[in-house]
Amino acid sequence: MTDTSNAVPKPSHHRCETCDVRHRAICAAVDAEHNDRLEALVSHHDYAPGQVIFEEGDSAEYVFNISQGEVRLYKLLPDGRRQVTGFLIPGDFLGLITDGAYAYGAEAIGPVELCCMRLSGLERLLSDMPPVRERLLDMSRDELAAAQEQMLLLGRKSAREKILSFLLYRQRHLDPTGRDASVDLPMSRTDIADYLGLTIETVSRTFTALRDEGLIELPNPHHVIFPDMDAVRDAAEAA
Amino acid sequence: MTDTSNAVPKPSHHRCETCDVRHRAICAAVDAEHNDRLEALVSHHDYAPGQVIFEEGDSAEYVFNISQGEVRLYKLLPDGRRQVTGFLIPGDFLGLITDGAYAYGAEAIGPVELCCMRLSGLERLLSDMPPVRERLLDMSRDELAAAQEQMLLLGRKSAREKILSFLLYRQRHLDPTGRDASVDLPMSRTDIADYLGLTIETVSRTFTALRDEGLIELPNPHHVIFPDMDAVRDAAEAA
DNA sequence: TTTGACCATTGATGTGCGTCAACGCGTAGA
DNA sequence: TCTACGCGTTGACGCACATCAATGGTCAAA
Repeated sequence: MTDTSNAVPKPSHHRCETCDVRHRAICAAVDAEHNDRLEALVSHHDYAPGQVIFEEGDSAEYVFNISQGEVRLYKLLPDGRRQVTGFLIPGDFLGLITDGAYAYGAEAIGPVELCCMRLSGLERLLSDMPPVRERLLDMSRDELAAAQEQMLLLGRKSAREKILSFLLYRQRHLDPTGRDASVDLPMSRTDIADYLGLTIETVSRTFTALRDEGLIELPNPHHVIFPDMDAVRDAAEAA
Repeated sequence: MTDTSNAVPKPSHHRCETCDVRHRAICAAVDAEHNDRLEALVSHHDYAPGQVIFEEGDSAEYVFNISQGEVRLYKLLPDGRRQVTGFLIPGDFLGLITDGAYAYGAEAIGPVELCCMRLSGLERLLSDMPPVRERLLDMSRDELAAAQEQMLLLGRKSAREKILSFLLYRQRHLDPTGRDASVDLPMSRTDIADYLGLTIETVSRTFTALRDEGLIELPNPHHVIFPDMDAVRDAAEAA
């Protein structure tokens, strides 16, 4: 939210077939024999914590896949009020475009590495490899379902329910196996507040209350441990 | 929200090439020579006001396009709280599916006519006519942008701003030419409240306040007239 | 014509969360 | 080492909106 200088991607010698996030990204739809085509189109670029990737309304030349780190998406009102519309993790697609411009702003939360692709390159990919469009459609279907879940949260849940839902969603999302009963929160309290439609004070107070009740442990503000996952799940939907 | 009996589509002799909503629906991507293929796949069905089209979690067999009338989409919490995630108008696509089940519930607001298509039929359409998938991707891109706009509304706007934004959005959406400075509201106050994350009382009071200020006229609860569109636009973003 | 259900409106009152303010901690730079 | 800034936390207080309750209008069924 601070650093304003964004930058142009530079070429790289990335090997797509060994890419960590390939299976989650649109690249999963590119078969082995087209790998070189894919590699010719992409380049990688690093972003510093807080760095702006693009702003809402910027004319869109690139789309991105996240290789490393987390990104926040947000929309702003003229007076500065902000709504964070999502936190993206490695493998997520970045760059929703309406009328040639980005539909939201995007910033690096911590250090971020992006896999960048010119829009023209993506279009070639889509016309040459139809499964990629299918993949993109599947991914936007998931995104849409998540967006509606978030509307339910924003419109109808209490502060306590919002925080609990957020923590549980992250837990499931970051560790689908459900093995690890803890969650990292690399983003600031302000980011969480703007994501859940709350203030930082309410977020902080709610974390404290949940800790005092023994529902969560807070070794530090950016790490949450669940002593009893089931209790948390009950609390999330009960009240 | 009341009538629970939903029904199975029955065949019809609809002519797709003269369909009113064709240009807005996925059908726009089907060229003239494939029209008969399309017609063989679809059937039409009528729904009464309040009738359930499908519920969240129902196993999905059909997808729909709206031919006539308006539809509300919603998600429910276990205790009955409801979030309306969207109002759909003729031409809109209906039937977001995750894991084989509908991701939201859908109900007719007034009398509704749907153009129904078996999921298997849609899949054939997608594989035989690639532009249809492209069309679907474009439509879900727009839907995603709208969803994010709605998150901004739900998370960060006041009751007054919510109502004004809602009215302006409907005005633009229903009459893109902007000629008609009025809006029909076929849905109930409860629907509006559940869409904007408010209560019916707050919705009603806000309408009354806007009327008393002269920003809107309310000949009846389901019709709004804007004496001065610009004043409304100013009020919507100012406060 | 009456009855009753449903819906929108309005008023009185309550409260969850926002606002304002102070403080403590950790880190970076002088 | 000292200072200053960013960030999270905590407390006191206020308000926008929710809740509870009552009224009137409309429409369909009796």
